[in-house]
Amino acid sequence: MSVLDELFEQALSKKSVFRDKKYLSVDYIPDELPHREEEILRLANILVSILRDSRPSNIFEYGPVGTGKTAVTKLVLKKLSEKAEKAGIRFRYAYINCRFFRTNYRALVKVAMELGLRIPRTGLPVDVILSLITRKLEENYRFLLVVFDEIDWLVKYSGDDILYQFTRLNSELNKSEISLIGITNDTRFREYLDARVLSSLSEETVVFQPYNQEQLYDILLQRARLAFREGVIDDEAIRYAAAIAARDGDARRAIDLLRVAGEIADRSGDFKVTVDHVVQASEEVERNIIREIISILPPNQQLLLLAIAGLSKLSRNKITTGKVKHVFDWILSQIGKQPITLRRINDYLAELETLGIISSTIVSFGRHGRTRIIKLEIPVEIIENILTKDPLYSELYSELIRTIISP
DNA sequence: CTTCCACCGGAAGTACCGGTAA
DNA sequence: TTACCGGTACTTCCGGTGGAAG
Repeated sequence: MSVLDELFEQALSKKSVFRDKKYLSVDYIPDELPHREEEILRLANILVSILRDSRPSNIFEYGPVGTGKTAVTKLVLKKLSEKAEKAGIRFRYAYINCRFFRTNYRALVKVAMELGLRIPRTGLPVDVILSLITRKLEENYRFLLVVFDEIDWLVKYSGDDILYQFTRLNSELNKSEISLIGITNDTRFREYLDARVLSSLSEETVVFQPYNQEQLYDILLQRARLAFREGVIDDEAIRYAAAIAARDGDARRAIDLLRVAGEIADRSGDFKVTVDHVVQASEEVERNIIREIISILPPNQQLLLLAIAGLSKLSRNKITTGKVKHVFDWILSQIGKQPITLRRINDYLAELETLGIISSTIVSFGRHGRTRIIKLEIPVEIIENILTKDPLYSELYSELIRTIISP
């Protein structure tokens, strides 16, 4: 039997600690969301006007990561559209995660697709799509609700044009009406918005607070009962996972932790999930997040990160933009590429900073100019570990360590 | 007090790509 | 086929700017 066969056979025959892992996945939304009853009611109270044939207010939802904004919204909308359908109200909603649809055009196409229109991913002018949407609306629907999740990504990339268009659209529609929901965890989001858009978007505001430890425990208990087989998970382990995630009140992290702990238990052939597994899981989850972020970076940004890693390894002086540019250009020349302008490198650095990989402060050295001092927020070893998996990067990196002397 | 360094970061422009419609 | 559309990735241009040196 081959190694592969053996692995698969083992998976089939071996008892897993899981009954059904899907209850611990990000996509699963339970019918009951513990400790979000208030928010659910708030939202439902606003949206219920659809059932009374009147347009609900636009809603702005704000709260940190993993506080249930998306789950609450999806849950309420699901129930609402069930009721609306039974009552014969022609209501439709479009859910857009702006992290993945971050240009005006793509967001618009997503709305069109949710309305059942078949639209090419590119090639058409914006106003054509807008008029297709309005026609479809007028013909088929009384209410449209557009949910812009992680709306800050859309606005930062493409401005608030599309939001403005949507808020204005109502005056052009006769038989249909549109409402918007904007969801964000960015505290400073309001600053990016045009005043008109901001005021119309936040007709109603719902704020989500982080979960505390007991609340997280309740959430995990609910999920664990569904996802794990009877008696395989220690209460202790659940409490521990809740405690870790309570540091930032993030329920998504808590649920991830439990799932990974279960996977680790399975892998090591244990029949129970213990605190120990959760401890291991918390390290693994952390590593995976970093690995995921770095590995999907565009090649140029990976190379830039390599340059920063090299610099932080061998110079005890502060890392400045100028030095980074110097080393980065060297790397590019090694692989036969043209140097890249400082302006663009600044953009790279800004992106790495928003991802939390680096941090920086602008410092003035008087006569010696003003520059950014860059600091890695992740241990160099981890970055080396991830990037030097690629033989090309590995070779470049050791060459870099050997040859570059701080300028 | 003025200078001037070494950048910062907004705005606009260029080049190329994959796509549509006629 | 051609004219046009929007996305992506980058460049060019350029008006700032904190604070030690002069």
